[in-house]
Amino acid sequence: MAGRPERRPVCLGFPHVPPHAILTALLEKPSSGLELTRRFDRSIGYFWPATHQQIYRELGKLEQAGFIRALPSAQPSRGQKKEFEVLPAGRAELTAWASGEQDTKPVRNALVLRLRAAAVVGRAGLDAELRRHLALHERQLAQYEEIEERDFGAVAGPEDRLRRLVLRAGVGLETFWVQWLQEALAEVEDMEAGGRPGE
Amino acid sequence: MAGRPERRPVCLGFPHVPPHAILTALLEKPSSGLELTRRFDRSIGYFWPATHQQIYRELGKLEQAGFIRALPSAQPSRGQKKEFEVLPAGRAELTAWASGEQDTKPVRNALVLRLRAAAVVGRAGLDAELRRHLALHERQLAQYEEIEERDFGAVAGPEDRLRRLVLRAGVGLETFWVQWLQEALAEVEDMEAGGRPGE
DNA sequence: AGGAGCATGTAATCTGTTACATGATTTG
DNA sequence: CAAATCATGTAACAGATTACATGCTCCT
Repeated sequence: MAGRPERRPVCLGFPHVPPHAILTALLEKPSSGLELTRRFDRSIGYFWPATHQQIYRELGKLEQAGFIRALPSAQPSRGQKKEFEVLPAGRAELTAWASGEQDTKPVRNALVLRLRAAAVVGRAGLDAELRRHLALHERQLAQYEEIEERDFGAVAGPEDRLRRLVLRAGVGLETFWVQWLQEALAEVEDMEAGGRPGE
Repeated sequence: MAGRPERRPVCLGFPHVPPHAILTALLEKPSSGLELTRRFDRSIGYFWPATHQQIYRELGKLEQAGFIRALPSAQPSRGQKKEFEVLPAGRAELTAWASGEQDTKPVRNALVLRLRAAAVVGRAGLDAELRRHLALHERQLAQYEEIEERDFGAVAGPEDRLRRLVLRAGVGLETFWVQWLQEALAEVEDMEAGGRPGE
């Protein structure tokens, strides 16, 4: 009966994550959109990937909200590089966000789903797909370990220790997947060889 | 110059994942929308969560595509239970999907991001948040292990072996997070205690 | 001058989420 | 019968992805 209640605009507090990833990156170093994109492809992007389209969109919102501003040096023309820096309000926003709770986004993994599908419609090509993923994760793991060796040889201040923890998460995750894929491959190959009863 | 080329409708091949998760679940056992929702909350949903709204939407699309149909027994009235079963075309679609490659969705993890933010705006409340996540992952791990013990005591046919591999992935993932969080907590506590130079 | 590539940006679409709406069934 | 609950759905929106469009710079 009562008319639909007003729908509050959620944009004020920035409850979602991407803008905070960008604020963090900009506090580490003022950058343009493409520079951010490239830095996301390395470090931060391993745990929160973003394309340049997303980044430009968020930069626009952050600028409009007064959290960042374009460095005066850069012209605002189309193909011109435009660098941003964080304003005090932006730092405050990031601090507020970091003082709250971060919910874990549910995992979505199509390969695992395919295993379940294979239990119903058959395992054709399953071993090849497992091997493909194994190679991918081994490559990613090698890349993480190379970064760790290069950037974190000797432990330094708290900032670096925290950043190293992030990298350790990447190493641990990839290590897990490599192990699990090897286990899965062995199991599937054993099935193909007619290992146990049941088929 | 040249007018925009026709945009192909992507709906024919169902290139995305959710419908295939539903087809798998329906092949295991014909179900209604809410039953599917509950089964997703257990098993499959651990690696591809879906709310009942998503499931109803996908059920509608799958029915329209001729991949599933409502069991004739059920009335098509509003609050009435409506059970679906997979048609041959649906099984073929799932088989085709399972014979292809499954891309890994990029991980999105806000907690790790927060660690990086903490390196820039300070670590206030970080240990509490780490502890909170540790408790969550410990609980999830315990739940997985309980399921494993209950449902997979003795190994049976290939179907169960595959499903067990899925569960092993869950166990391994949670185990990793528990370990990493413990490592991170120790590191952060050491920093608070003024462990090393740099602050 | 012309072309390659850099840099910023727009448009359309799809997936997932949140909030709400409505019909049926059970239970006090 | 009224309230609680089960079950199916609708609407609106936010986040992410893909494809495309446009301006600038540098190099030959």
